[in-house]
Amino acid sequence: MSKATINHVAQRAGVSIKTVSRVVNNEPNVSPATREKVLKAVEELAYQPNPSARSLAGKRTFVLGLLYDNPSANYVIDVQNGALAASRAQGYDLLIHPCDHRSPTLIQEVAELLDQSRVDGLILTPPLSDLSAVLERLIASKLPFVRIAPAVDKHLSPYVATNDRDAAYQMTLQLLTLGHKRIGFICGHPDHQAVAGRYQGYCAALGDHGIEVQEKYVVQGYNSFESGEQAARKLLALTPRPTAIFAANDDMAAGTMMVAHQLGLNIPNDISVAGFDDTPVAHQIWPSLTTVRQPIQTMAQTAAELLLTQIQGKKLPSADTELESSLILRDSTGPMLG
Amino acid sequence: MSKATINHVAQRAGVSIKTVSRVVNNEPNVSPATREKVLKAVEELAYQPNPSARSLAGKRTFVLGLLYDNPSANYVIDVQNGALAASRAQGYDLLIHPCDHRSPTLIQEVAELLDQSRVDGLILTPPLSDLSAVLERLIASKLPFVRIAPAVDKHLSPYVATNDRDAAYQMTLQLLTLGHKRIGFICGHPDHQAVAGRYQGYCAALGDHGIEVQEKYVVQGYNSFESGEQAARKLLALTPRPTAIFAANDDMAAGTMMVAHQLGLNIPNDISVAGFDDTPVAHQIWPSLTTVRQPIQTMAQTAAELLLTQIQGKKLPSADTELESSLILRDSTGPMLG
DNA sequence: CTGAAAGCGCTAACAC
DNA sequence: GTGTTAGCGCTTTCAG
Repeated sequence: MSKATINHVAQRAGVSIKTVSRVVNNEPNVSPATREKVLKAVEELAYQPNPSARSLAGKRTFVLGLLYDNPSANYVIDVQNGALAASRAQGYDLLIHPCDHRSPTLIQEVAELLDQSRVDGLILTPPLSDLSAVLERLIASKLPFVRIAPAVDKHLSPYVATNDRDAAYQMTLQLLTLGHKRIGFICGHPDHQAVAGRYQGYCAALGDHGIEVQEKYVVQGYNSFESGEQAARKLLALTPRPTAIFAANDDMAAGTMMVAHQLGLNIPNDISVAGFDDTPVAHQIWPSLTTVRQPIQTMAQTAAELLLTQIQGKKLPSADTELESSLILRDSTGPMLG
Repeated sequence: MSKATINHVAQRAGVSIKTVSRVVNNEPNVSPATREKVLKAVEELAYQPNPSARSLAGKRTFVLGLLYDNPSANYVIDVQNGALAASRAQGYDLLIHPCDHRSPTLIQEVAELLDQSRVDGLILTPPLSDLSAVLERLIASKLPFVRIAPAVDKHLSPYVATNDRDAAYQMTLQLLTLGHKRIGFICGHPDHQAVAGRYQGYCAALGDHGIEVQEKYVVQGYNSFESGEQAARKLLALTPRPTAIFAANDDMAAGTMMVAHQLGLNIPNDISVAGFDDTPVAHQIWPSLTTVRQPIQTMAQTAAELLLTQIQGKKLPSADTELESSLILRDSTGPMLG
């Protein structure tokens, strides 16, 4: 049905194709009466501009690109859906481009994506938000881009972030309030600088309560369930054992709970466990996991909106965009006993 | 610097642009020597055809569409990655289009997608694979499409499926072999006809062992964790209680385990639990879940390959594509005790 | 085997 | 305010 071209519309409305173009693109300098006529013809013919012709003639493709490394399916889906919500609302499509941030050909891949000139702008998620090689390439290309949760060089592009550090502070505070003094921490993947703030929040809360951060209670993890298991095995073998463990993400927290179960420890009576992200697994494991909920979808949507604003040459909001995470208290944390 | 156009290449190679086009598109009727020259020029200029110009002039967009309803993030990501693997390999991009299969505007949405003519073909996942309104619209549009795991009208399009029924049979058999006689079953969402085969497999296995399917041991679920909890509460309140529960997906199995824990039942000693899908949660819960692994990514990749074959006007393989699922035995199932 | 010409449907300059 | 004229970069006729 969408055989209708701009010519058909022009003919039917009794105007030139340029006028139709103006109306379709919401350009000024069209009399209300003419605009009306054109819109009527558009409606009647169910006219839809041909995207290929549009991007060939103009400079825009009406497509946004989403570049991500695949940390977790839930995360990616949330980001996609957020970005899609904003894109669709403005008639843009979304091209997804999963990649491997450690791949030696990553830059080349990005370059190809740019050279194909299929997208008007790019959204980056962690850890790509912090890869200077990628950032440099993007800046050189002059393609607008927006970063989600960048940890470094925030001035390099517009970005959207959450108060990770503060949320981690609050969670640690919560554990301290429950009476815990020996609180273990499982760090996130070192490539994900975004999660480094979580460690800082943990340290700050302990510090503010006059508790020294002990090295042995801080273990490196790699964001995966398995790395959480390994880290938990180390922590739970310590003497004295920590009475609470705060993992920098839910998967590692779930790994921690698995190990605790295997060791015959009761959660939360013997050991409290807290995570970060509020992935579905958080309320599907037993006992349900205390964690931090991040507004991932909203972040992605905001990021896409920022990108579109930038693409359209409008002025960006001057304030940095920081969204709030919130504590979700469930059954895996409890007061320190004994 | 993909400023290079087909004209630059033609000039540099000393041929006409048509010849360049022929080489780039792997068309016949080019002498090896000429082809060589052109390829050299392409290389030197790092020429990349402009997709917009290509699709405007030709009829192809070099983009595949993926239409899905969002059952589970893991499922969607697997499908996306499989489809992307096949698409990229042939120079195609992938446009994702999540939607709601119950939306009253779904058909309209699909129609718009088609009218925009941005895609050369479409991949459908369950439950969209079985929505006749969508199928009719697609067939009318003549756009090639492929379905993943359709349950009905398999002749309507090429498709990729798994042996769901057989896998469910095997799982039930496994439980029977462990000595279980009262095996509860939690059905999948009725809109997902694809999972109906799982119920059939369950019934067939019981029948083959001379055990009658008792209505009270079969409960309707809706694929969600919460619906699994509800169904499990019903099943575990029965007298005599089932000694094993087979849920048509992992989320519902996880819900079942949650309820069992809450009732103080030991898994697998008091109650065996089995799921279907092998989502990440299956090995992250405690005890780890016995389940069925489906080759989702491979299915999607195969589907995309079928679609590309079709788009390129080649002959499709005559045999239906059916991939094999496999049993994953973990800790949530054990021999019937007492 | 190769090339010249004619668009694909739209936007960007300029006229009017 | 509105229309005219060129292209965007490529594929498709159809000649040679």
